[in-house]
Amino acid sequence: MANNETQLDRIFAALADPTRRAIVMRLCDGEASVGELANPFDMALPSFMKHIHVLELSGLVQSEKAGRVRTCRLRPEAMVGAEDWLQHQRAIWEARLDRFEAYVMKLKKEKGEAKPVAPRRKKKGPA
Amino acid sequence: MANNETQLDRIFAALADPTRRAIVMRLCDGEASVGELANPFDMALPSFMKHIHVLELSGLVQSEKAGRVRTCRLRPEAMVGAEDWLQHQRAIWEARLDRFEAYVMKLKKEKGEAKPVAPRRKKKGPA
DNA sequence: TTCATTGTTAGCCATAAAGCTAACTATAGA
DNA sequence: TCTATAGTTAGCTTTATGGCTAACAATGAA
Repeated sequence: MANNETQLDRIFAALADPTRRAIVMRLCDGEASVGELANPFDMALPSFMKHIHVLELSGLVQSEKAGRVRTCRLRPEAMVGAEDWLQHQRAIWEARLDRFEAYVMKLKKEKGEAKPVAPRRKKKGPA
Repeated sequence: MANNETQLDRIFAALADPTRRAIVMRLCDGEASVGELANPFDMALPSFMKHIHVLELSGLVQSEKAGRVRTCRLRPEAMVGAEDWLQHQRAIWEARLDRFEAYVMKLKKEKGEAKPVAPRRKKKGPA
């Protein structure tokens, strides 16, 4: 998957726009037509459609047309890529921090005093 | 913070670029100078500096200059914003999914069998 | 058949993003 | 002091993004 990275690019880029995040949030409540989605936004339809298209390219949204109505729905699996990337980085960071803390502890024990390091982020397991 | 949304924009936008994600990954291993960071990339320094700047604006990276060396380090707290947004959306999605499943279960129980066509649009209660 | 609804296509514009070179500043070291 | 190192600033190009209008399907309803 040489394009895997590219896909991450697209997902993060898609989420970098507030209009598109709002669309994603709306779609969390269930599928909707383009018109329903566009309604709350003060934006010409063609402009709005571009956002839908960006979301589809990123894989975050899927749509299909029945009659003259195009219905969109979320593909939350696509978000997992981004989520995983972030969690992975945090894991690496925290591992490093642990090593560093251990090192400081060792110094403490050896020398008798040392300043605590950086604030840890509480782990919020998906459980 | 009216700019909270804007900050999310910046974080996702910052992470939408593979060079910048690579920088973040590198910084997970510990702080580094601009030169060290730039080394692996086949890119003119001024171009590279722009990426650093984008990362700083997003809050993901912090840097300070000592002598002629600018040292960069990660501010992983900044990533939390993005992580939380994603997890929140997934939570909402999953809650909805649960409701839908419960609804299907109810139908199943009541009717003996049912093939509900599409997930419902938001309406009060699973009527 | 006619008409309103719902998207879609095409094309335009302004701004931002991502890259470059060239020239400059500021320090560290010889 | 002179020179090499490490960034920085300025200014340019190309391409992408996000918005618009106008005109065109295509479908469902009257």
